[in-house]
Amino acid sequence: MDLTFRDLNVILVQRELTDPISGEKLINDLTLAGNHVYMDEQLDAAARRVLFDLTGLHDIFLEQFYTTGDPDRLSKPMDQLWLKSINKNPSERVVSVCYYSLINSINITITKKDRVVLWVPVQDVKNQELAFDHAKILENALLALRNKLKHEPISFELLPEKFTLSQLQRLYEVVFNTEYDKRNFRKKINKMNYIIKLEEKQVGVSHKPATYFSFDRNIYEACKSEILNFSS
Amino acid sequence: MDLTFRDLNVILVQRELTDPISGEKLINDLTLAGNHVYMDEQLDAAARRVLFDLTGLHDIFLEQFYTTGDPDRLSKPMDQLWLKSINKNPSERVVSVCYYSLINSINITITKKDRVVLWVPVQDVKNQELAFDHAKILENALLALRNKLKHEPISFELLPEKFTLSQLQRLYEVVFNTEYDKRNFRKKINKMNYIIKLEEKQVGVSHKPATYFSFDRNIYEACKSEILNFSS
DNA sequence: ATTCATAGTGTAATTGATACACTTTTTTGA
DNA sequence: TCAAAAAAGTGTATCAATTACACTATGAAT
Repeated sequence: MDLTFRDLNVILVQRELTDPISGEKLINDLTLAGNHVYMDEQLDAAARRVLFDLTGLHDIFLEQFYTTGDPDRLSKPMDQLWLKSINKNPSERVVSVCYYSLINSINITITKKDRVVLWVPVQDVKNQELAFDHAKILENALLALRNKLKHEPISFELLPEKFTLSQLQRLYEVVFNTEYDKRNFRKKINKMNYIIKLEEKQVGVSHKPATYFSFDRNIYEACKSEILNFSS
Repeated sequence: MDLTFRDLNVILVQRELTDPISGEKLINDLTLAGNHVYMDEQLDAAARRVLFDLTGLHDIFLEQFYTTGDPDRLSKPMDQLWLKSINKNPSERVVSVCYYSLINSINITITKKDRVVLWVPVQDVKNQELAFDHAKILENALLALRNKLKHEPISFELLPEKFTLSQLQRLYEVVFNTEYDKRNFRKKINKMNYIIKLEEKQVGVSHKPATYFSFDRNIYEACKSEILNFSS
């Protein structure tokens, strides 16, 4: 199997409310994944727990990027209706500490007992479909992700252990919503000595097989601390 | 008066506790400025309020950079002692949404009725002098500030309306803790068409007077949105 | 054997980054 | 009034990085 990177998706959870009498759909939209932080739980740990409940994955790249706590962020009529329907106090103040994570959808079954969970390509997400202030949170997440990716090679979280340069390029093109020249892109990658060319090549593809590369975390950490020690 | 930029300082609040019986100083250290968020108050608004109470200033540049909520961030013995002394429940969970602000210390009198407030050069802050997890917060603030300053000219918040290129250079040197070549620095500044050369020069200085420059926010906003529209 | 699909490669031109030293202007005080 | 002090202001040559651009190589499928 040779799954290439295709799209940047976000995990969204369906929020549905049906009028028990008329059977009319009162609410049918989407939210980002989230949950309350337990007493005595670190904020990062809560984010990891949410992610684990959804994907079954541990030890995932996770980055806090934004905290939202506007007193009327839950005040849209639909959000109020929803909060009442799940027996929350609709006037309670909610502060959300937001994290993004990068996960490779290969091999993952997203699971949530009582709710429908979807992968949605970020460019297909309609703002008005998102509950609460989640559209704004998603926008901030993308900005933070792009900014991070400019300076650190976190993109490897989204790729398999062995990847081709075309896959890597495609990833950057999707995240930054642009196109790069193949030769110039490869020149840049060539300068990164933590990207290791392997002996192995693709097999079973109906065209010239690409060479696999891998990311060497040790080399990266080493040259990262060099930068910190000298040039900053 | 011609105050040039000299140092990057942080406002710290003294935390002092004296044993009422023995007169012994039990606590004598420093904290970052902060306060609880009121019910019904936006997070940004709370940060602005803290800043206003300290400095009397409105409409100040402010940027959220980090939220800390580790359950045992207040658990050092001295912090526990302090919390009891001010009648807080020492085992209560406290989440801090952290902001940094850039203010020009000129014309500012920092005021706080019952506490001593100090400007301290950031490089002089000893980590062990800071209460709670404030040393880590300060460290994160500096990282976030440098990162922001690489991409956006927020440095103007720290300069007077009219500033000289030497002042601007000094500011960058202090924030990034490095030195730049004068000619190369000026070449870079020259390319920024939102930095306007004025007719005015310094007066009363005992050397060749420097030309004043100013920052044109409109031109900056215009070219910023051009970048967003085309090249990203 | 041909077609299709994607991998993989080099060079020239332009732009940006760096290293580097002297002259200019004003005040101050001998 | 002249010399010294202090900081402003300026140009060029080298090297590194970025961009634009088009063809050949390989393997599978037919």
